[in-house]
Amino acid sequence: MPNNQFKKGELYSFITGKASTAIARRLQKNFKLSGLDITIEQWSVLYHLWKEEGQSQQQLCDATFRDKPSITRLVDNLEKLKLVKRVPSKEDRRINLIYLTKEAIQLQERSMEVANQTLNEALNGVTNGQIEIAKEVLHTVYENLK
Amino acid sequence: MPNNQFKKGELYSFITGKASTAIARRLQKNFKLSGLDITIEQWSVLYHLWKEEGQSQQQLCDATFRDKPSITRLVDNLEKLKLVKRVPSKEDRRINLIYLTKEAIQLQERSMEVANQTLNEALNGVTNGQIEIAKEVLHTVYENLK
DNA sequence: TTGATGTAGTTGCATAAACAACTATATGCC
DNA sequence: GGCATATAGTTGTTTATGCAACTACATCAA
Repeated sequence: MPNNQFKKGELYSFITGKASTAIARRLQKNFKLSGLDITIEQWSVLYHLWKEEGQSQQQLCDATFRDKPSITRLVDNLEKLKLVKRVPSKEDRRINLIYLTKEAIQLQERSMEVANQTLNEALNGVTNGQIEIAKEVLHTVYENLK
Repeated sequence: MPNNQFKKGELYSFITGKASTAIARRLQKNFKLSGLDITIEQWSVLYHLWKEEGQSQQQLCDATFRDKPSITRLVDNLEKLKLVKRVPSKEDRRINLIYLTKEAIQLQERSMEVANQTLNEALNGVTNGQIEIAKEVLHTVYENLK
């Protein structure tokens, strides 16, 4: 597929990711309306810890597609909020394993509901078939560039 | 379409916009490799000014889907880089009209080439039909939430 | 004409990202 | 064992975002 030439008008919104910005803003707003006092970036870290606790910061980097300084500071802030704890690994003293506090565990259900609801708002009027194709395209883009 | 329920594994990447993050990073990297010393956010403002100079900051807010403080500061930085100039409107003294400098005009061709090339890297292996559907979905999402 | 309301832009503050440089620890090879 | 190299995490700096509060100017209506 060597020649995907884009007309200018089409190029811009693909590159700037207006849709994902819009989703992020709406999710943040919906968190706030639901009384959830976390940022979407913090939520994205918690999301992976809910799936599996005790991951290293490097594993969180890979999972969230962020660099190491970003995860250092997100974990800093999550620690200040008393949502996670750094626990030094006994096998490898370079590694911090990140564990959830009770408060963080309690956030899971409500925040996942808000996230699901936000996605339904976003995809209102889009068919499941279209969603499948969009997901494939976004996945391919990610694989092409990551 | 009231019931687009998502399986958890699918929810995350849609919300976090990993694909658009990947595109943004690659574009920034490609700018740098081509010796273009601007951020993608600055580029996104210039993009709209290349289409039409002399827009107000508010028009740039609408065009780039950013809030007013973001545009204020992007224009600040573009002015420091001597790529744009604020010109007070004569009809409405609240308004700044933003004009390009010669240097900015010269950036257009090269940067648009880099952007097009980046998008081709991103969409390698994706058919035009899939791209059309993905664009529709992203556009609907944007319209649903903006 | 003046007073209320709306709009354009700026500033302050907290959070986050990208990149480079750094420390500490682990690993692999001689 | 000891040195080179790789890996995990931190810190500093610049740029950008989101929100709230603010100033200046415009508009509309009594």
